[in-house]
Amino acid sequence: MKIATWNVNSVKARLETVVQWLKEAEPDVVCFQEIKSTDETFPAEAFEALGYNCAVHGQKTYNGVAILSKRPMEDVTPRLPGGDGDDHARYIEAVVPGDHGVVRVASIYAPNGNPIGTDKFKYKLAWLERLEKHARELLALEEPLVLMGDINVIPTPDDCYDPKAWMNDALFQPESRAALRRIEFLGLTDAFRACSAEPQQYTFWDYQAGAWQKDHGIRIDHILLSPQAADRLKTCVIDKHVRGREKPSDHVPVWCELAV
DNA sequence: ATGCCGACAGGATGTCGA
Repeated sequence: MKIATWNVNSVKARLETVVQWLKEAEPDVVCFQEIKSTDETFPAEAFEALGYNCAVHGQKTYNGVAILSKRPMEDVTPRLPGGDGDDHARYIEAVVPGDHGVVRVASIYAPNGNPIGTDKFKYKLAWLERLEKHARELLALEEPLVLMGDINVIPTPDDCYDPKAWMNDALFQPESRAALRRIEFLGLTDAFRACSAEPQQYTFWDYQAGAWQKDHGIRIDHILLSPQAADRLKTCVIDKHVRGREKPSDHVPVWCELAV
C-alpha cells in the first residue's frame, strides 16, 4: 500500500498540480494539509473521478486537512482529542482496509508556532502534547498506524540547510524538537530516517529569497509508524521534483510503501 | 534589520505561513 502526505497550500489553488501528481504517483491513500477550504467547497468530485473516497475536516481560509483513499474508509474522526475551544482544523483520522488487515492513518497539520515567546508558540507546544497523548492511546491498540503530515518541527541540524538560520524559529526550538522526540520515543519510527541517513533531505522550501533554487530547505513533513507498521515498511521517498513545477506548493509529497 | 513569495478575503491591504 502506497501512503502519501502533502501540505498542498490550498487545494483549490493547487487542484491542477495535485491532480497531475495523483495520476502519476497513484497513491492508495494520501493525506493533505492546509487545504484552506471548507468541507462544502472541497473539490471532492475531481478526486472521486480518479477513484478516491474523501474524508475532509476543513475550515474557511486557514488550515484544513483531508484523507483520500481508494478503498472506503471507516471510523473517520475529524479532530484531535482535548484542547477544548480549539477550533483549528488540524487533524483527521481514518481506518483504511488493506490486503492483510487494516491501517489507521492520520493527517496532521501541527501549528507553526512563530513567533517564539508568544501565545502561538505555547499553542504549538500544547498541541504537540495533545498529539503525544493521543499517539500513546493509539499505540495501545497495537495495530498498523501511520501518523503523517506537516508536523512543523525540524528534527535535527541535518534536516535543514543552515541550523544557525533557524535558531530563533519555532520549528527548530529545543522545546519543539523535544516534543517531537517524546512522540517518537513512544515507539514510533520516522519512516524517512528508517530508509535513509542522507543529510539535507528536505520537504519544504520557502517561496521567498530563491530558497528552492539555492536548495535552502527544511524537513518538516514526517511519516511516523507504529511498530506494526514499521515492520511492514518497504520504502519511503520525498517527491522533491514536484517543487520545481509550475505553481508549486512550498511543500512536496512524502510517501511510503507498506506491505499491508 | 527587514523583506523577499503566495493564498485568502474582499475589493485595499492586513493576516498568516515557515
